[in-house]
Amino acid sequence: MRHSLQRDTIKNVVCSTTCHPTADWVYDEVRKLIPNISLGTVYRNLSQLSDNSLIRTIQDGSVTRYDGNIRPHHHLKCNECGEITDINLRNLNLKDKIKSKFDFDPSDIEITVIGKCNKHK
Amino acid sequence: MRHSLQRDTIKNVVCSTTCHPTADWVYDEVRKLIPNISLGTVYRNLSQLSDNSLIRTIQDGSVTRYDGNIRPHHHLKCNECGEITDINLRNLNLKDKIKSKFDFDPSDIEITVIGKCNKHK
DNA sequence: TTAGTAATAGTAATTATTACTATTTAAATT
DNA sequence: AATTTAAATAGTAATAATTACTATTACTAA
Repeated sequence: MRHSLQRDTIKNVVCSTTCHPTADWVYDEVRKLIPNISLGTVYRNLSQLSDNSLIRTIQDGSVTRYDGNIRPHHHLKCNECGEITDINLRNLNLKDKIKSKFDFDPSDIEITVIGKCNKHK
Repeated sequence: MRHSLQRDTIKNVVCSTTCHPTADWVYDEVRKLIPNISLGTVYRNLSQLSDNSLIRTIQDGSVTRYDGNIRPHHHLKCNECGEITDINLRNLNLKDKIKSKFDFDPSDIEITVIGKCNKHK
């Protein structure tokens, strides 16, 4: 993967926000910097960055979002405002539990907590 | 929501399998019983059944699947064969932990364990 | 039994994403 | 520095999943 202004810019945009943007949002932002970038380029690079673990892909219902935080973490999803927040959970030891209990070899665990954030009490 | 043969049949199909089918798979199955059912009807009823908590919707990457098991449970997803398996985890007390730690009111917790099932040792 | 409205079949439209292609560009090699 | 090579790009077309639309049908309640 060699350098390109487009990819660097896309990575910067994703990594400079905690809003877990969609491809379209990234496209709009990047266009402010590279006005004639094409949407296909955005999609291709988001996939590529994700394949190379430089960003993360998360699934928000049927919409795909991207996350610049690549350290292990989980998500809170607020049903009122739609906001997605990164959280760190103390080691739950779930992988070991699952391995022994279900004869399954876990590589990753995704936890999404649905609910209501503190803006809607 | 009043009765219809189409909806009853769709519900039966979803609840008679543990394969977490897509809308298209359900469509193919239901057509064996109601040959001229339309795909729109399948989608509409799957949504409706899900809205009324008679089935569950799960997101498998970008593809939407349906689950006839409406008791609380989580999922194993095998990366080799794609199979999704329901699992029950002992009460992890996550809701309480999250409520106190993150000032967030959880209504539901979705856990997906990605990995390799026992068919691929 | 009829009146009202939910549900349907069939089709068209929409949306997100991917594929294609001719051109450009990074970077390795001379 | 000039040449070469393949990766990357812009722009457009194509695909796939889902939703919207509409005229017709069929529950169900009065």
